[in-house]
Amino acid sequence: MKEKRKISIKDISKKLGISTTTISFIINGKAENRISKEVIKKVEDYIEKVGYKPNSTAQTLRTGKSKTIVFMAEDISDPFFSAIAKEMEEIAFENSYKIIYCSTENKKERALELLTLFKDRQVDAFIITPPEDFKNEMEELIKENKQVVMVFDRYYDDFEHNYVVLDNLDSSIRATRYLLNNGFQNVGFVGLKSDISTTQERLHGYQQVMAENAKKERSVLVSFDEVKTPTGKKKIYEFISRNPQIDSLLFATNSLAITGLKLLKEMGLKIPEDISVLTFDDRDLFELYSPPISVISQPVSHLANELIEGTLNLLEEDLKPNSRFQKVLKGKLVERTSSQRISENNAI
Amino acid sequence: MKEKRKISIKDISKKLGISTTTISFIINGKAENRISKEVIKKVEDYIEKVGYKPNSTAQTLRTGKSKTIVFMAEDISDPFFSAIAKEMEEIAFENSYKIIYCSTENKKERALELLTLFKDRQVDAFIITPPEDFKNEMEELIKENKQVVMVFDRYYDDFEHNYVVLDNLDSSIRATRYLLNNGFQNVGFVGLKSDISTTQERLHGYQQVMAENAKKERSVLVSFDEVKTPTGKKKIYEFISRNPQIDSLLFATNSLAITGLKLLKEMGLKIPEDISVLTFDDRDLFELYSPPISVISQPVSHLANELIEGTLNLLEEDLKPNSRFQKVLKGKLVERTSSQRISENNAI
DNA sequence: CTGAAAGCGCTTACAG
DNA sequence: CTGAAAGCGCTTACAG
Repeated sequence: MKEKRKISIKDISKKLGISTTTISFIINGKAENRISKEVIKKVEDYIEKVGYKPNSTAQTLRTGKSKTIVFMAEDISDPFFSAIAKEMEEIAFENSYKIIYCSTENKKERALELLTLFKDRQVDAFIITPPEDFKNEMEELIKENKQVVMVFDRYYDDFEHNYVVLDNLDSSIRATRYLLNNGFQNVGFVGLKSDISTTQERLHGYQQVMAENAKKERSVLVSFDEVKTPTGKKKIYEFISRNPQIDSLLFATNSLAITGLKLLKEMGLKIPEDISVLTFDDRDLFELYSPPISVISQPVSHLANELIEGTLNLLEEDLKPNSRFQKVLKGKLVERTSSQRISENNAI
Repeated sequence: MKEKRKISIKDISKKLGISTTTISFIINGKAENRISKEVIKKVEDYIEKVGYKPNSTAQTLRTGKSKTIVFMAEDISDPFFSAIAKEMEEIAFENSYKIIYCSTENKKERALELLTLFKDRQVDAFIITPPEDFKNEMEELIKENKQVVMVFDRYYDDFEHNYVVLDNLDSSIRATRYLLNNGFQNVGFVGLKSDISTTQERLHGYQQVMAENAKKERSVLVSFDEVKTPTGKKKIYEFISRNPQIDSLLFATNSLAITGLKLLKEMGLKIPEDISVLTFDDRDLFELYSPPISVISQPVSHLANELIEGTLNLLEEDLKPNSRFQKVLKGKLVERTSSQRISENNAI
């Protein structure tokens, strides 16, 4: 078991008196109908015995394929993205791919830096959650067609590309209808100030349903960097104060909801008696909250599987750069107490 | 900007009529006192102009250094580990190192698989959270001395190695004393059934303080795989039922606390009136919970910085394999409502 | 101060 | 069915 120096294909060649060409063919499964069974057996047995593993760096240098995928998430410490990352990791390893993670923080400059860093480092594929205002860069990257590029969590209308996303429009429509059906008359929307498709669709779904039902639309948009800050909280506070009619709040992201929940608590508003709450993206916090918070949950496993398997497939196909992989998955409405209608005379 | 094929050092050599040797020296900052200023300037200008970046795979093959660090976490989707990962990532990138993450799930077999996978792939350093019963493997890995090995979140007494950990004994002692000082007479401990130092110290700190104060020690140990299951919850339930005197619970991990919190809610026990609660490891959930849960929080940023900077330093030193990097950081007790003594006649 | 050449460990077109 | 040889893009001991 203890190896002085790593054994190489040349060592095997010398030891067995078989050319490196032949050995390489056998290792790479290209021996069929080319190499005699005896030789194959001999080589395989020896490899097995000494536990030889090809040097992947040399393979990369020679073939240009690194078996590496970069997952550029919005924020790898966000529970949603880290759950996705973990599921992908396992399948990638099974297929002998490595994944390198990084976070854009939803910042264009950071995403650009990261892209530059990895473009020069023989990476086979990118799975990217592009930040705000990054369309041109994405389009260029995809046009270059040097690596497989998979876009996650958002997508673009203007050009062809691979993507895996939630059906955010549909989810938002269902969420809003559900609140209306529960008897809430004045649903307010707390969203992100962003041109990303995800955010846009969540807003539009809400607007569409409100319009259909001849209800007044009321929304506040907070910028990404403000969500977890006092400024963000203040914006939501002012929104609620300005619109005292609001009896229900639809949050577009779980971070917004957390800020919102803190605020409602501070304001002494009771959920769902004074104001009902529904948010996108489940977290264990929401189930344990008092009262438990209703959510639209994303199918994390399914998303992760589509992402990594789609990427792996595109990597295999290799020569058909035009094949497109586009998946739109449905969200799941999880009803909990926070969005329930409490009858007026239900007090203790 | 648009490159047909990647430019190589040989291309530059031809173009400029300067040998690849000289160019390589210049690129690697080994030109000082060797190469004339004019040549250096000429090469640097040209590199700047064409945006040449050395092929890192070739460098790795030649030098044996890959500028890659593997972070083998217990579970990369756990908020604690993903927060650590994110902070390390940034510093690593700044130093042109890549990080590959993976999760052991606290399973020996999985850790072994992962180790085998990466040992054969020219990785410069491992940052590892070793699972249960993995001491021999860790000792062997460290003895081999092929890569820098940094142990995180736990450590071993029996052999020398680099590590970064929380002072779990001290934290547990302070936590238990704090509960006792708050007037809770019968503190129970909910821990993990594990031989990992972290778990052991948390238990021992509790036991030590209880003994010092001539209090009866009462604890239940749940195995890692059971924590999030009904079996785990049942174990805690039986523990509480068997020990009705318990007026305070110290949880050894945040997962245990979450299971415990669900249980206490189901049992209709009021926190802190019926039973007070304190747990290791903060999560945003705990602050928002009703009532807010007191915690011993780990200094995540500090831990991450020590980890990555320690690793990077060891990587630089390179030739002094015996230098040891050992950091033990203090936890912070964050008092919130869940551990407060409520005076008997405080009811509304 | 500078360069020719070997070699890291593979893969693959080519020849037989 | 099998092998000699070139080459991926670097770095570095050696020579001058």
